[in-house]
Amino acid sequence: MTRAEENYLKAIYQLTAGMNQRVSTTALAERLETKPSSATDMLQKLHDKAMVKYTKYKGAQLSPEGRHIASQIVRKHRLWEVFLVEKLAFGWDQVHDIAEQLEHIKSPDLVERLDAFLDCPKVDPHGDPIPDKNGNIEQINKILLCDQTPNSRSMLMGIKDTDDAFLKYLSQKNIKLGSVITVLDKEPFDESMTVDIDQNTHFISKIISTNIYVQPL
Amino acid sequence: MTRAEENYLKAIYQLTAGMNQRVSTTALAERLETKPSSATDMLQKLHDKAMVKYTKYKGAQLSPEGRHIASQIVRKHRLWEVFLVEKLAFGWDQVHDIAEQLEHIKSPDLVERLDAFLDCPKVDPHGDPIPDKNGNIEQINKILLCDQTPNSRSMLMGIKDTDDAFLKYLSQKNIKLGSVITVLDKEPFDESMTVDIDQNTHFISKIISTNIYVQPL
DNA sequence: ATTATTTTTTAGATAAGACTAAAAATGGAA
DNA sequence: TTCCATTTTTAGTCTTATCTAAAAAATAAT
Ligand SMILES: [Mn+2]
Ligand SMILES: [Mn+2]
Ligand SMILES: [Mn+2]
Ligand SMILES: [Mn+2]
Repeated sequence: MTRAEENYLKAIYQLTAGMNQRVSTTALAERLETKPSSATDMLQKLHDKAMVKYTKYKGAQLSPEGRHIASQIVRKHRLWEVFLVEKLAFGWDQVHDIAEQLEHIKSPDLVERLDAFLDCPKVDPHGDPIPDKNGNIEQINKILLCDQTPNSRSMLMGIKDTDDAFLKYLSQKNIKLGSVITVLDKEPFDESMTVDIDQNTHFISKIISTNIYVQPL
Repeated sequence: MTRAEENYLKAIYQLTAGMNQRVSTTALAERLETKPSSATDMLQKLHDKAMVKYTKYKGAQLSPEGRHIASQIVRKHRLWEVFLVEKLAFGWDQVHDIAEQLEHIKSPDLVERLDAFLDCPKVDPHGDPIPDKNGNIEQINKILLCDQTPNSRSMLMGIKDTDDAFLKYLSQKNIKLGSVITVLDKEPFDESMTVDIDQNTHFISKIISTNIYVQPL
């Protein structure tokens, strides 16, 4: 698998959230910031390699083999993110681009040793689950903060839009994985919220609360 | 810098042992297991990028910029080797190929954090010095074991030929960096040695003793 | 059912990096 | 100096991964 091939497999995997749906050429090209014609080329190649099932004009879906490879790229990406944050003290807004490179390092042994070194983490620094070596994911039950009602208490379990600026915004306000959130008030008009997060009061717009996953306590 | 460009710069750097000598196209091609014609192409490109001074038919030498970049690739390679051995418990015969990939990860911040995480090591698992961020190397005074005389005591400081099989041979006999070696006897005929290494007696051929660096005690 | 619009594929071009085969330069021997 | 063997470069081809522009298919709108 070349680096480009791996990136395509991962993109299909992420676009379908690990499910076995089909992905259109355009969607794939957009995600990879490339052109649809390039995606078509690659899908044909991946089809020949039996990594995807590709039907002209109908998009592509991962084969079992392709899905497994994709899951292992995601596994590596997230394990490396844990390493960078836990061991090298990077902020959660600084690790994505580096993990984007590290995920392509080839050595099955390395992945398993890294996993052990990190005490087999189940989620990455953004709360995203880490697939195991068979590609299985332990799904945790999480909902969006915007769907919480006043007086509810919940714990921050993940970030939906892991844009660097958003992550930086959160950590600057000391909001992090595990933070305990109590919804104090919800404005019906614009669905903005007043919330208590770890004993601090914050005013949160709808766009913020739509990008935070929580687990009700 | 592409991966290929970095590999060429590193190869020139290593072939001249960090000195500023010229390297021939053939020597370079051999080191990189490629063809001289490919090396010529790359040298012309690196010359255009001012990374080497290349004169047709006369070989190439690193520019200050090229030498600095090369030193940082070597720095990364050796830091990652330390990480793999010290933190992930790899054997010293298992890390080269993985470091060969990791050395191309681009993130200045990462290198410095990794260095700190490892307590700023000065040598890699094979005893080779790690350049600092300016490319400076702390030279340690080491000689070959084959040049030691009977009754001398010395400490193992490095391996010359870091071939995997040789490394495995050594660790299997529990010979490692820091081992204390006393030369008991030296056979004039084939220059083989009887040595005591960490309280164990070993018979060592000339080819072995020529590939072990020691520091007299 | 025809058009029109959007999506997708093909055709052809480009750049990096490697290769083979052939030409040119170099350095040593006669 | 002249010839020869070796080294090095050039010329042309190949693969991977991209792009643009044009053709074809699918979808949506009359
Ligand atoms: Mn990421
Ligand atoms: Mn992540
Ligand atoms: Mn190495
Ligand atoms: Mn080494």
